[in-house]
Amino acid sequence: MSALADEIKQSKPFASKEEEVFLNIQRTAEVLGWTMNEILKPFELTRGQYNVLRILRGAGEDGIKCSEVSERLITKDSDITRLLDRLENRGLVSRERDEKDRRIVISRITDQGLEILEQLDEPASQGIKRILGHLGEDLLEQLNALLVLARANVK
Amino acid sequence: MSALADEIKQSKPFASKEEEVFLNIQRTAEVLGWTMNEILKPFELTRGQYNVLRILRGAGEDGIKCSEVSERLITKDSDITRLLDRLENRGLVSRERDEKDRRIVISRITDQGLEILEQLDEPASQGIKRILGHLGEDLLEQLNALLVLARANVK
DNA sequence: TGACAATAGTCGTTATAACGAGTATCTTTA
DNA sequence: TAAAGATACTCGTTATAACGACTATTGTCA
Repeated sequence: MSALADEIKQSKPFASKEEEVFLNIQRTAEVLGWTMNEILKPFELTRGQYNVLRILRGAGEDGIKCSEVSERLITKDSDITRLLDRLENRGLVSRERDEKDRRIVISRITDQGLEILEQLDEPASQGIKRILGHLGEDLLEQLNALLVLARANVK
Repeated sequence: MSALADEIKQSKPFASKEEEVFLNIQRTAEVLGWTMNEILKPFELTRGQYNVLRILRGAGEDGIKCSEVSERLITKDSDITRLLDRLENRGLVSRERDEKDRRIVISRITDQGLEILEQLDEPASQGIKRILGHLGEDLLEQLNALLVLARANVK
């Protein structure tokens, strides 16, 4: 029995190797995500919120449009609106309407938001290295290449 | 710039190769998941519901405990309870208390549930082959091995 | 310019994910 | 056998994901 089949207690073999890979990717993403959840928990941030804060930090003083955030995260605008709502309520993000195009809302990370991210930089980096570091440079590179290839037929 | 960095419009290089792989896995799982969502949409099933139905089909006449379902899917019991509620309301699952141990609730897939799964077997199988088939036997095998290795340090 | 489309964001809804509290039913043990 | 603990599930809550409807603003073009 394959390692994955054993892990999910599936005695029946997979219908195809493709299906095994598919389930394997889902499972791996889920399991690795837990580690990040653990790291974020003390800061009361979800993974989505953390990702948005990092995007806002990258955008700097200029801030960024709501729609651009959702574009980078591949999520709906509507979800980003509400995610930003919560970050704004916690004082980690500020928002204001663009003067030139009043449809646009510009979001910026606040000093308080930057502070949290700075506190997270090391633990996050270390945590990820702790769970994936054992693969080593070569296998990480192989895995990256295969994953990019794996979704080449989708997006 | 790497393919992933380009995809998420991240000009800043990744802090580490581990981090790139981590984000890459999350992204790939998400993108591949969309395909399955599309296949399930006409049947008004979520991926979680589909997975549970397949587990119930695998369990056969004997049915299966709620806690065993959550064990296989690695989710909380509480979430499975509510997921089963909805499947039961739609007539795809039946539930009854175990006579011997009245704490236990046994769930079984109904004929109607089996019917839906049968209608889905081909499209699901074909859909996954369509998005991952281009990798070929060898790369699929490599990817499987690397993914199992990738989460070896976590669970 | 005035109708119409496109863009940017908000709000509503259902189902999940993750956390935790609570209830009923066995099991163990003093 | 009564009390304590373990087990199996249910219910409550907040934040997401995915869908869609809606408002406000800007752009296009006949």
